[in-house]
Amino acid sequence: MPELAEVETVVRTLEHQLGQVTIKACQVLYPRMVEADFAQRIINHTIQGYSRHGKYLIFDLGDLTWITHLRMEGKFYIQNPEEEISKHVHIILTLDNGLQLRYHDTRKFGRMYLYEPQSDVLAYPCMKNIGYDLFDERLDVTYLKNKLLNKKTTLKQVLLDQSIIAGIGNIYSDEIAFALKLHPETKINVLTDDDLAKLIEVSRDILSRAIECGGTTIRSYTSSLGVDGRFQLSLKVHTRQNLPCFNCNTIIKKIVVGGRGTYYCEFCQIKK
DNA sequence: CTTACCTCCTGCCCGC
DNA sequence: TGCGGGCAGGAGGTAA
Repeated sequence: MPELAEVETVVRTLEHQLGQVTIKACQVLYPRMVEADFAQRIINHTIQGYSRHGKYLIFDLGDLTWITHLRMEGKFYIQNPEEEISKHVHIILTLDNGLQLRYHDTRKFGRMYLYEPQSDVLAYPCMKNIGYDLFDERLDVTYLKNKLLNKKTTLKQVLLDQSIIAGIGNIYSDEIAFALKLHPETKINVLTDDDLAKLIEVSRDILSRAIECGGTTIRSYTSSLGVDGRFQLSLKVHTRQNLPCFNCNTIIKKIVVGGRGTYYCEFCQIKK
């Protein structure tokens, strides 16, 4: 479940370990992951830049932009061509430095896209329903209020809605609700401007700290490339069902909100 | 326009 | 020991 912090870690690690490399060959082992002409289009392109928007990885290939969404379990590995190929590797890029960049995805939910470069990332078709990145400076209370107009859903569902804020997933949405001392099922339309300002501030603070830790490693998810995050050690509620709240010792509850497993402290987090 | 539910896909865990 | 069912969830699609 790579969210903003895990994707940022992947971007930084790939940039550090690969830098400017040219793709000399491309094997697609699971065709549903890409368009039919993906392999022939991407070869002989050089990765000139690495960036991110929300949970999307963006590779600048000069006259082409390669965008990848890791969804639940996607990861990249840098390996020697002689190394055994896992059955969960679906795309293999052979690089001019003699190594291979391999895309591994147990559940095959990830997707890759190739586009003509655009100056505005939101102009790419895969970003059609994507809002500002959490760290985009244009994301402010005015923007949020506009996006939340007529919305009657809950805080948790808003935090997870990529068309409003891009980058927050199930782990961090629970942590943000806890830091706000708000019940995840709090109706979004009862929040004041001050609450929304706080929501932005707290979200950025938590995700910044998660990035510093190299993301969160829970369940089967490691950020790839042998890099494990450490933010799971800082989680206050997520995955802590039946354990005492760090603030008040109340037992952390797990409920379902918008179809997602949701952890919260019923004493610390009020339904406003 | 909204929200609710299904689908994709595999591994893991539980109960029998 | 083995097997079936349920669960995990990001996001796109469809239905209401």
